[in-house]
Amino acid sequence: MEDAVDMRTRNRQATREAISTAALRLALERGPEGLALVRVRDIAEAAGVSPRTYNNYFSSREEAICAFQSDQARRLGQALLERPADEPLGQAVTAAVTEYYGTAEPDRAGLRMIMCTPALEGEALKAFTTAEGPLAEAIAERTGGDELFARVMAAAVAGAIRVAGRHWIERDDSEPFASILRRALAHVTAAA
Amino acid sequence: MEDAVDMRTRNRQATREAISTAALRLALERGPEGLALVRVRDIAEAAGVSPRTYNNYFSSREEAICAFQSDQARRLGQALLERPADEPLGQAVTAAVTEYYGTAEPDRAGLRMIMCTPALEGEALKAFTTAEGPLAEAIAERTGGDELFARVMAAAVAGAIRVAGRHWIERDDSEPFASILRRALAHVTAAA
DNA sequence: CCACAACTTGCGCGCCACGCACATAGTGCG
DNA sequence: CGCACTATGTGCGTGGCGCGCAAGTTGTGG
Repeated sequence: MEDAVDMRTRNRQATREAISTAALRLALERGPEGLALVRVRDIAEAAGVSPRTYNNYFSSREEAICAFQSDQARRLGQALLERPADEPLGQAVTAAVTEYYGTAEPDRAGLRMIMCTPALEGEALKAFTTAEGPLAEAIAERTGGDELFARVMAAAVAGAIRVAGRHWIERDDSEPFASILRRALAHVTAAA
Repeated sequence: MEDAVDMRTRNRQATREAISTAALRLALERGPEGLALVRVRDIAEAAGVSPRTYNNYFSSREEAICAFQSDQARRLGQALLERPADEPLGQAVTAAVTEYYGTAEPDRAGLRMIMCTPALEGEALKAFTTAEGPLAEAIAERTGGDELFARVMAAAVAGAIRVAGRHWIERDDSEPFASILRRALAHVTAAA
């Protein structure tokens, strides 16, 4: 049989990831202070592409740096959508979330970078908000037609994940991220 | 007694507002499509200052355009903080919010501009998030020391306001914004 | 009245996003 | 297999932007 995906798209995803990981790595090296020193040509060079190509994938350094977070949020939304439809909302949300963060802790340095660097704040919020669309869809499937309620809940869940992340990187105690996340989610799913 | 505020800061606030108002007005004229055509020099000229001065107040066009929304969020947070401490949380939130949006409807065109223009998405989210800090503080005052809960609730409330705004600008039925907002808030304050 | 501080402005530099045109490589069809 | 076709990488040029720097200007306080 032919490849699951053709070579074009495989290469495309590969370069995209190469660029974003290079961008994040460089940002971490320079630190939040010296983020302005992460030049586009550095990212491109580190990813092995031309600066012009970098710009075909991302239209700003911030976007490239936060791409991983954004993709993760997108996958989280998908995961919730693929849960059995008869599962109660709170359970489904917790399960879908734990599926990601339960097994492996997120990258602490990376998360701290994108959440504590003012220049990245906008992109970081965009990334976390990415999950709201699918989330709202999945919630609407379970609770019926109240669109407003679904969106409010989706925003609350996404906000809870974001706040949990912030707490996790601020406190240095060893409470695992999944634990904080569960507590945060419990506060919002109580309304469901 | 001396002036409540000295001339320096009065002028400063005046120019800041002149710039942001001019920026929003121009953005509305050009429309979401032609936002790229709103050049810095246009904003500066419309505000009666030099381009360099514009840049002393805002470090991007997006920031200038969304400044009003951002300021409003800041004031909302303050309003909640100044509510009587013995008022129940849900009531206080609703009251503080109604104090703003109950009397006068927000500017529909302006809100639609900053919420439906992709290039402004990041700044818009930053603006709405601005209220979370004061909100969390006010909530923590009422519910005791659970920092995580306070922040989660604050994010949920801010998210509810944002979602309500989105609903309001999407539907053209004549349900007033305050009404939608109350319904949205009811869904999250139920958890309090 | 005067020294000081805050603010504005012009200038210049480096960087960046992006349109355009061309080269190259993967793909599908006869 | 060979040949059009299309998607993608890249170089170049352009317009614009953010900001540091160094005057010039205008409140402010002693």
